[in-house]
Formats: sequence, structure tokens, C-alpha cells
Amino acid sequence: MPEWHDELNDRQLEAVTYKDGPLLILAGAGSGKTRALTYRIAHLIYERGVAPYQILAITFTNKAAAEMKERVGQLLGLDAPEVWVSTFHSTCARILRREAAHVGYGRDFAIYDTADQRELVRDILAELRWDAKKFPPPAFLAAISTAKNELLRPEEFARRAAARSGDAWAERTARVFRSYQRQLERNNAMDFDDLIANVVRLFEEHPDVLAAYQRRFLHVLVDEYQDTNHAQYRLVRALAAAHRNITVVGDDDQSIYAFRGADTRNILEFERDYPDAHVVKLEQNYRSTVTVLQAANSLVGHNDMRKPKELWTENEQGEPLRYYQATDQRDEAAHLAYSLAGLRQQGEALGDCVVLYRTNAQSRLVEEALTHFGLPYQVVGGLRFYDRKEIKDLIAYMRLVLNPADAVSLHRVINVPRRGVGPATWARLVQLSEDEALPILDAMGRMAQEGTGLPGPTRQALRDLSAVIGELRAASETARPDDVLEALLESTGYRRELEQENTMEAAGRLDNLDELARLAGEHAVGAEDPSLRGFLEQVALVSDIDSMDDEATDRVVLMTMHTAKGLEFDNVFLIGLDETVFPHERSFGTKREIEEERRLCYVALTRARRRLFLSSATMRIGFRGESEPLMPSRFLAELPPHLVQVIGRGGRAAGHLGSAQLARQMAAGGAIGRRARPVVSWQDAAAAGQMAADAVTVARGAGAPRATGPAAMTEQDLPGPGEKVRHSKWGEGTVVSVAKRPDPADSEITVAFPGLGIKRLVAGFARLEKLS
DNA sequence: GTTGATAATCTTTTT
DNA sequence: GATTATCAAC
Repeated sequence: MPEWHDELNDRQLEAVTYKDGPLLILAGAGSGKTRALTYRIAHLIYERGVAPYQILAITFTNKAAAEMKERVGQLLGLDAPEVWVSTFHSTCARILRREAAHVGYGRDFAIYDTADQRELVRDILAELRWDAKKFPPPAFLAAISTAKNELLRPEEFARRAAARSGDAWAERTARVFRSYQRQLERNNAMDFDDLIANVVRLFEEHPDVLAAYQRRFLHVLVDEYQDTNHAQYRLVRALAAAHRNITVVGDDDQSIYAFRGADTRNILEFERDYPDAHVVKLEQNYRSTVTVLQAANSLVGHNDMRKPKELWTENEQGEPLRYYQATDQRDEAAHLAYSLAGLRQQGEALGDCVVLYRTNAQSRLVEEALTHFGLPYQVVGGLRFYDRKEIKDLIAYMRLVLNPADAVSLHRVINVPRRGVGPATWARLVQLSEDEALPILDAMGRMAQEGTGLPGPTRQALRDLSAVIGELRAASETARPDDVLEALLESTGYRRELEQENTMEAAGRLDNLDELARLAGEHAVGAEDPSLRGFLEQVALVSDIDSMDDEATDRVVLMTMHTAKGLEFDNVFLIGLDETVFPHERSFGTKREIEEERRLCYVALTRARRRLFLSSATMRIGFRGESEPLMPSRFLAELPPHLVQVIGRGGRAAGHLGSAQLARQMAAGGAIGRRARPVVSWQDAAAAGQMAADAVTVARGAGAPRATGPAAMTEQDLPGPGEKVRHSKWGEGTVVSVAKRPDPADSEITVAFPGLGIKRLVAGFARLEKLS
């Protein structure tokens, strides 16, 4: 036995070394489930003589895939073991390209993301003259996605809808579904659901193809099995049907993707599907302190629809959870910043701290607070790099080079930069493409050639565009993605337009495009499929977490609780524990949804190795300046009260959550420790927060706290309107206005930098140098 | 027909 | 507080 068997406990060893056949690993949070899977792969190769390329491992994210592959390599002493480790979507995309002939799609099909899907549905609604407000595209897309997960085609869906006559909504959906699918096919494009569904169909309709993959993959392993949907379930079932060497790992308490079709029955009924399945439960937690684990167990125990299990640990008791009830969300963010500063004072690395929230929008105030108090951070998710306008534009151009039928992409860029192409010209183009059954790009070529009724400049611009893409297309099979990108940037005039704009915003976009070029170049030399095709596929299927760099840069990480799945940190800050925020008001409808929110909370709590900081606010300030009251989240009441220390506004411990007095105070909606008062500026927040940070630090005897805030200033240090100043990064500029604050360091100075634009700066941070 | 500017309208979670 | 619908001018 290789020495790494010593690193496993008995249960883990049982899972890792189990003989062939169906195996279910039910594992709690922090019990090392991905680790068990990784070691099992290594074991299969090392001990059982399975060839690496005969193993298929499916993970939840590309990042997890990369890590697992690397780890298997380390265990075996190999650089790049040929194990196929990949996500469902990447796996399916690869299979579909390989088997394109059987699927009825060109192998250069595009992969449409949510935005592309919405675009298609919007067009369909416009054509049907249905009001997009009364019938929002996302509602149709959700219904279509559900249907696709059940492997329903539009015709079958329509038949069922018609059978239930009177269901007007289903009939409408059926119409949209049919047009939507027809458009996708016309555009030679698939959405995320098609990637899976088309492989399932391929396997079910071509037994010979399936048999070839069954022979190829002697072992199939799936991580995060509780988050698979029905189509994925059928895919796995088909692949494993012949040899039944299937290993799945999951935890029903961590199922948080039901909203996109994940079905926990897949894991709960595994033993029904495979009566000879061997089941291994991993219940020892290696990650968290006793306190963290007790809190999480107590919370998730309030769910009815679950398999009871109780995690335990040999780790130390640890510190109590800390809960701060802020007056409003600004106060909450400020307190968070000061707690972080306090932790840093104690010698904790910011890189070991994470801030988790329910919705991406909540990151904004946190970012403002962290910036204001000078704490470095990294946001994961939200606006993905690939979601930025300029990036999407260039991706659209690149997609067109590969796939001339991609109408969504052409529509996006046909008038960027301006070519004098508006809605009327576009409508004619679509008409021509449909009448002549031409790919949209060819239709454009013909229209520019014949040019009937087009304004001269428009016609010339379209002709140029057509030539540019045509040339690149001719070379697309062998060209490097970074070269294609560079050629497009130049010859479409995209770069020139941005350069001429000469604003800071345009400069930022150019930077982003440079970054895209860097990524494309990296892909060209390092990737398995270095082609343009491979690059675009990668771009469509990476998630934001995949690109999170875990280099030892010392900064706080901000992300949603969903994104945090599978990760762990020493210190976890959970903000926004308010009813309607978390649990989110949109989940109030059914018990099922509330239980999913509770599982999400469970996932969030169990990310923590050592400390948990919770906070909520008593009111929220809407954007019209109106304040609405908030109630503390029900999840707070579901934690063992004696484990939760309540921190007052002055930073002192006010007692435990269970004390009757605190409970009354909270029920009355009052912030604890001091009378509730809205915090309108970071100045106010700083005053309250500083006290909190002092108290935390003093309580731990860690010496005097040092504010990470702005440099001290007097009113005389402030420049006046019209004065010239120098900024370390942006150079010389002229002061437009100064908004004074009680502390001059907090004042906001608006400065115009010639050629760069107008920038608002906080006096204490910007360290502006007066020139006059 | 196209462009630029103003007005209205929301805000879950994601491969 | 950012994206999208609508409208008036070019």
C-alpha cells in the first residue's frame, strides 16, 4: 500500500479502496469528500491497474477539476495523468464536437449563455407582439430549461400543453419554446441545457456510440451529486449501465441548486437505482471547531426534508460566534471593516477571511467600506470578466469567425463601432437570411454586394466587415486565438474607437482587452485544444470561481454563499442576516424554498474553520432615501443561543443571544447597545466602528489599535475649486468642487484630469499635491 | 433610418 | 445605481 493510505481514517479508507460496483459516499461538510474521490482515483490507478484514460471524473467547477487532476498527479508522481476530470458541461461539449456528425450540429456550434438566451426570447416576443413586461423572458427560459432537463422536445412539450387545454401559460411557453429552439438550430448554437440533453439523446439514440464510451470509461465518478439534475442523472446512468462502476459523492444538506433543476432525489434514491450499492458515510469533520459545527448542526436540524445526520469533530471547542446588529447596512459594512482591521491587528491574514452574502448587490456597500478603510479585497462573481461589454463584443466577433450562422453575435456587433446600421437594416438582413436560408453572415455579404437601397457608407462598412471576417475565417482552423483577436481589434476599428474616446473608462476597457489578449495567448500555448474553437468553449464554460487566484495575496475575498460552496476559510463573515434578505423574500412561497435557503445558510456556516461573524441591520435605506425596517433572520434564532455572543454598538459583548432582555430588545427592532440612529456617512460609521474595533482588540490584549483609515488632515490642507493639483496616478488636474465633511480627511474632492475624465476622490486617501 | 438623450424600471442564487 | 424603453432631433 502506498504511504498515503496512512493519511485516511477507516471510513475514508473504505470509500477509497472499495472494489468495483456502485458506491455512494454520503459525506458531511468538511469531511473531505472531494479528497476521498481524489484518493479513490489514485487508488484505482495505483493499486487496481486501471489506466488513467479509462477514468471519468465529473466535478462541479472547472477549478475543482483542475485541483483534483493536479492532486491525483501528485499522489501518483505524474505530471499530467490522463484522467478525464471535467465538469458536466465541458465533458458534454467535448463529446458533442467529437460526435458532431451524429448530432446534427456543425462542430463549431456556439454555446449561448443567459444573456444570449434572453436576446433570442426578446426577439421572439417582439415578433409575436407579446409585451415583454407581461411575459418576462426569464420566466419562459426557466420553463424551457425545466423541459429540457426532462429531455422534452418542443413538439412533445406543445402536445402536453395542448392536452391540458385551458393552460394558456403552457401554450404560450410552447410557442416560445418552438421558435427558440428553431432559432438556436438556425444559429448553430446550443444553450447550457442542450449540451447535456443532446449527449443524453446521442447515447439513447445511438447505442453503438454509447457502447464506445462505456468501453472507454471503465470507472465513472461524480462529485457534488446532490446538485445534479435529471438530464445529468440520465447521462451518468447511461455511461455506467454496462460496467456499473459508479462512485458518487454528496451531501443532501448542501443541495443549493434546486432552482436550476438540481434534484436531491438523485442522491437520496441512489440505493433504489442500484440495490447492490455500497454506502459509506463520512461524518467526522476535519475543518471546523466544535462551536461552528454545533451551530451548523442546530440550524440544519430545523429542516424536515432531510436524512438525519450528525457531524462530529475532534477539533477544539473554539470561539463563540459573534453577532452584531447594526442600525443600517452602512453601519453593518463599517463594523465589518473594523472587525477585519481588528483581526489583522491580531495577526490574522486577510487572505484567510471571507465575506459572504446572499445577493451580489450586497457587495457594493462592503466594497465601499473596505475601500474607505484601506483594506484590500477581491470580489468573486457578480459582474464576471467575460460579462463586460468590450469583452463580450470581441467574443462575439470571434464567435462569428468560427460560426457564420451566429445571428445573436452578429446583431451584437454589427453596429459596434458605429457603421450606420440600425433596426431597419437589421430587420432586412434577418429577412434575407430566412428567405434564402443563408447563414446570417453570408446574407450580410450578399446584401453588401448587391447593396440595393443601402446608404453608401453603410454599404461600404458592411462590405469591409464582411471581408475582414471572411479572411479570418479562411484561416480559423490553424490561427491562434490571440492572433485572431488582435486582427479583429485592428481591422474592425474597435481599438481605434476606444483610443479616440480618450476617457478613463475607455482606457479601462482597453486594459480589459489587453487582459483578454493575454488569456488568449496563454490558451494558445497551454491548452489541450489551443484552437480558437477551444478558446471560445473555455470562455463559455468557465465560472468566476475558476479564475479566483488563490495565490498568497493578502486580501479579503467577497462572494455569494453559492459561490463559496466547496471552499473553506479561517474567518467567515456572514452579512445581511435579515428576513427578506436572507432568507430571501422570493423564497417565502413554499417550505421547500425556505429549506433550500436554510441549507444555503448551512453551507455558509460550514465554510468556517475557526471563527464566524454574523450581522444584520434594523433597517435598510432604499435608493429613494426611504428607510424600511428589517427583522433579524429566522436563522439567527435557530442557532444555539449560548454559542452566540452579541456585540453591542460600542463593541462590548452585550451578552448571549439567549438572554431574555436581548430577545425583547431585538423583537422591538432596536439596535443593541445604543439607540438606533441612521448612519448616513462613513464618518458616522467610523465613529461607531472604531469603538467596536477597539473593544475587540483590547479584549484580546493585543495592544492599541491603529486605524487603517485616512491620513489626518486639517481644513487648510484641502484645495479649493479651480486649484491645480497632482495625483500620484492620474497626474495633474483641476479641482471642480469640494464637499466638506466634519473630518476634513473624509471630504470628497472632484477633480477633472485632462484627457482622463472627472474623478471623485476622498481627501485623506488621495494625498493630492497642491500645485498653485 | 440612425443617433443621442432623457425617462422608467427593477434587483436571487448560476453552469 | 445601472440597464433598458421611449422620444425627439439629425
